[in-house]
Amino acid sequence: MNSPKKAFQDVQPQVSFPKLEQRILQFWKEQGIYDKSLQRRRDAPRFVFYEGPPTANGLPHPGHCLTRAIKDLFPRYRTMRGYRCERKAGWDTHGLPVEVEVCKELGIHSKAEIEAYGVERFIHRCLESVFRYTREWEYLTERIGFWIHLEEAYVTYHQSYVESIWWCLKTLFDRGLLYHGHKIVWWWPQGGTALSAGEVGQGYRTVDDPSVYVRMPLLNEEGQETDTDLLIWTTTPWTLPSNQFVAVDPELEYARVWDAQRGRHLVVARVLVEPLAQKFSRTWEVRETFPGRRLVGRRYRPPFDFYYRQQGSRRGRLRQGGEEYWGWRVVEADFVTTDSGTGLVHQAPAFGEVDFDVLRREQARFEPGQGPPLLCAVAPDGTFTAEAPPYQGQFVKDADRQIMADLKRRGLLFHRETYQHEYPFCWRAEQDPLIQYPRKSWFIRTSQLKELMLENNRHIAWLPEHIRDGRFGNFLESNVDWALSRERYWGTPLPIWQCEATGRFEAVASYQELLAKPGVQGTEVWQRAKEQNPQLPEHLKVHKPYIDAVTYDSPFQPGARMRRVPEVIDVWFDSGAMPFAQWGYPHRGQERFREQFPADFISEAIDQTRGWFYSLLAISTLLFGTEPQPGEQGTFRQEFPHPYRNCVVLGLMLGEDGHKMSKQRRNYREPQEIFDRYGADAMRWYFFANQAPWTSIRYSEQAIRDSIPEFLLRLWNVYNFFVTYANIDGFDPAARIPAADAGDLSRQVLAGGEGYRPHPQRGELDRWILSELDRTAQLVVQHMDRYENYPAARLLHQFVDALSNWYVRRSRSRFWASGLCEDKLDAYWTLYECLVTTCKLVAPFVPFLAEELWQNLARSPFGQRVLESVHLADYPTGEPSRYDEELSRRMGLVREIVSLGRSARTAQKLKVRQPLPQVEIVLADRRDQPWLEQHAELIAEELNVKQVHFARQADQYIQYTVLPNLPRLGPRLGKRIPLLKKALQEADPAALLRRLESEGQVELELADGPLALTRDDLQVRLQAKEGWAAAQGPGAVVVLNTQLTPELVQEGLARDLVRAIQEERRRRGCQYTDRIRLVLFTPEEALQQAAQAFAQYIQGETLAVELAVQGQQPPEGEQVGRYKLGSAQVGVQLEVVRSSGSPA
RNA sequence: GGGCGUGUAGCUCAGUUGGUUAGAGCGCAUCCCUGAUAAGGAUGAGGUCCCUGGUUCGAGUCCAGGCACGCCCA
Repeated sequence: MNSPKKAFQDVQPQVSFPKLEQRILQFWKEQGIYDKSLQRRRDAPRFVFYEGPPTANGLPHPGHCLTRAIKDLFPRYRTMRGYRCERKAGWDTHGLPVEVEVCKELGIHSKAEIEAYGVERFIHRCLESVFRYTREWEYLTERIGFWIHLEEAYVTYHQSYVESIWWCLKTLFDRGLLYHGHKIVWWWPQGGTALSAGEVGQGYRTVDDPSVYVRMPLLNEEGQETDTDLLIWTTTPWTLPSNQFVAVDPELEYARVWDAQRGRHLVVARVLVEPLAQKFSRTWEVRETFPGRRLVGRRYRPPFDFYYRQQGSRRGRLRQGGEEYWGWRVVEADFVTTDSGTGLVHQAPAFGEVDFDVLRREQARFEPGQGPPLLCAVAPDGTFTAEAPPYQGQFVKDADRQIMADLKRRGLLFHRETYQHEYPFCWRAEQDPLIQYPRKSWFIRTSQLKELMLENNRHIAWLPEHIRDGRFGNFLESNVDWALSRERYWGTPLPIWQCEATGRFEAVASYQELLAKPGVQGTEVWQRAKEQNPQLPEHLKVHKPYIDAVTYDSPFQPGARMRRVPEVIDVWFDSGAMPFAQWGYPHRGQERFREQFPADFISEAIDQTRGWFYSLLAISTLLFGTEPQPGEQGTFRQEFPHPYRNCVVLGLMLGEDGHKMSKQRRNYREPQEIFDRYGADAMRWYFFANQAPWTSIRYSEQAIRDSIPEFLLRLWNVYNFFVTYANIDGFDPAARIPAADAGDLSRQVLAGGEGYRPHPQRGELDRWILSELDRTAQLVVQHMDRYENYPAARLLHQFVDALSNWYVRRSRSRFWASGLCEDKLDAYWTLYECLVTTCKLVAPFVPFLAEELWQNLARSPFGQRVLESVHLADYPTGEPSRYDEELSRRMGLVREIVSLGRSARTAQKLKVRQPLPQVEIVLADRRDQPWLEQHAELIAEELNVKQVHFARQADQYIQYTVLPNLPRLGPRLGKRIPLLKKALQEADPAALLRRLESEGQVELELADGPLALTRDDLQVRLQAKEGWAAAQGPGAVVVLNTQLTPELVQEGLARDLVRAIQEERRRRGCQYTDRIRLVLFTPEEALQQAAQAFAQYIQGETLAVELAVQGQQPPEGEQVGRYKLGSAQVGVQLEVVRSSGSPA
């Protein structure tokens, strides 16, 4: 054999994917491939992606690997599909996560301590902390192959970002959508600030709280205690001192029961009498039942008299005339349930939103100034005030014990137990419980836009779909105004200035606008700080404390000054504003914003339902959901949906053990370890190909490792196989292709290659795999266009499997033929086209492996004439016309027959090396027979039989059953189906089939009349009779003839010998092309004869130029390999006569 | 307590508009191949499709109720 030029670089069979990936990363970086991929789509339509900004002051964990992998997949795919998809990174830099981190470093906790440390110094520390783990984040991003412009990232504390938000808030303020209100908020006492629903939602924990039943004696008309008590239930004893009402359901039936043990009457809901009595181990006697309405208006004595002493008998004038007591009476409410508690609900309006509404409603009944005030014995720091002297200074939760003890001592504590429930804690300072608390706070009137948000939501394509009307839709339905302000330090300052004289507010849209105000003062505070420390970034001047110093003349009253309100805003507002704020819109970046709005695609984990998904939608709807007001800057009305059209909601990532990942539990591997051991492609493929992305995904090292043999290595082996033989044969796809620009090696380009024949001229196997290739490409594109990575990945997996386990397996012998004959060239071109196309198809999924393949398959032979990277290529879309469904079905049948044959062999313990005389094939549908006969050779080879016979008369080994083809007949016959089944059971199936075959149709007599049936109306099931080496499937029965002749036995032995010799070749390190001289040693006569009879076959298979057989035991020594064939010993001695590559 | 989701082989999961013998991978067992070779492949065992009821000629699939688990929220 001559030594032709190699078109491809030889492939190392023992591939290390992590090392390969490092090389590819280097290549991408050095050649700027990502930028080139954008450049190439410069004028293409846009595909807009938004990056949800991570917080870089915490370490990335495996969950982020999934989001980053998905965020890479679709932009990469869309780029290959011909879109321009810019990917701008972003960082979330504000808010509690940062402040809490810094407090931990400083060893402080409370706001007082921060103030003592100094707000300015504190802010500087925050700034330093923000990018603490940037390097880790950037490493992860790059290593997993997430292409994104990190160097152009938007940063939420930057001045332009902040000013965008100011513009947004000013717009909302001017529209009356941003207001200062008094409400019950979720309050973080230690942190001294309110939190948003999103933040609260992140901090729920299961805790044991006290659960107390307290009695409150009813009063009579004169205000004296009666012998009847209201029984209420609460898990927050600390709210009892601030009790103002008891609520009942007016329609619900209540009972007055006699408690003999106490000698008093109690009032509880009628349906709760038994369960409560049981809980308290009492016997209660129901004395009276009545609707709740009868209790309304009755007064009671509260458990504490801190307020009651002063106000217990206070009354006010009602709007509708008459007077009413301020409080401590029964009111009606629609939220009372009998699911828990007693059916009577303690109301402390200061510490509950619904309670507060009750107070509001009661206040509204009184004439102005006549109604009850809000009672609140708790200070903002969560401690009791002087209004509850015994507990003054105690933190509310800590005071629970003493409160319960006091109640017990006074005989008011009816029952006490522990109650396990979910309770919110601060999402960053996890030891701090939150409480509901009345507070003046800034709100966005989102509830006013609820319908619009719902409408907007209806246009979003959610994956999975149920998020739209389920979790997200429900959340929108229950929308409450957004508690925007935070009484904290490191955040976007609320751009509102207040007149010190009139208290009126004004919003400011930019720093420049602020500087342009009349009589501006205070900017020197920033100037001085900057002079002192020139390193300070300019961005800080729009932050606390510098911005607080800036004041100006009030437009509301001459001589008065405008001062900024002290609050910063909810950090979730920052990220929700990114569609415009990332460009600094509208102060700058107008064009960029218009191009990149709305997004086609975003993706985050499901916990963002109330987080980013909501903040994006809410802000966008507020700004761009309605016609702009006259005189507004930058707003316009955008058609729904915005700001995102498609949202892939990712499931929760679980640890190895199926539980939440946790550092303490050590139930997951660090991403770094996975990258080093298995590589990013393995991880990506595991994420994409093993489950729908919205199911919870188990982050399992084993499962990630498995994607290597299951997919990556399988593809690699096919590639390796191809390159090995292509190099041996000197196959060069570039040889005759004249085009200076071969582009991405489309089919049209390949068609110009040397020896390339059009597909229809090629053999069936080639046409089959090419048809599968087109089908796969088509379906993959269909799924990927709908963001369905999982079915797409499965299709790719199936194709690679078919390529490896059927096409290559069946084609191997074609590659072994000598010289480059037409059939061999067909095989090369077919496999080459499959590999090049697969490489493009898998590129968005496993970008590293795809690139490696491309570099060798395309770049090695074509050099500069093809695209530099697979990621610059166009994604193959397949052509429907090239999918040959019939061929696919038939090949399936061939594979079924082969599989059945093997099954029959296994059942008989007949190894494939032993040739058999004949196989008998019985088809369920004989129409396939003519076509299958052409494949007899293939079947014979796979099953190692001498003859393939298609049985016409197979009654001797087959039993037929004829069944209705239900999908066809069901709709037509409906209720007649059972009758047909009965008729078929009674008919003679063989005769029926014969009639069908001769006449094309058959008439059956059913119980209610005749029925004409064609062949397609019926399905034939075959069953092998006992006593045959047979296996049955839906399409065929395969029967083996197991009679062995001496010749067949000899041939089997010869194949055993070949196997031993090949093993020896391998042991001795022979090249595939090495010729050998061969000596076999065996005293076994049968083997000697077999070797002689099949000498030519053996020599051909093993490239032996000489074969000698010695009838003696093999001699000792390293030069002779010893093998056991059945019971016989064989020695194999070989000597290489000449090496490949060296001249003959 | 409410909302949403999930429940299919030992494990991880598929399962189209209802259709006859419910699939895949891993693991396990038995075996094959040895010119892809530190690979590859075949065959097999393994199922009350969570339970109950309903609709239907026919239900893993549709409906109702229940149970278990998860997430989100009260």
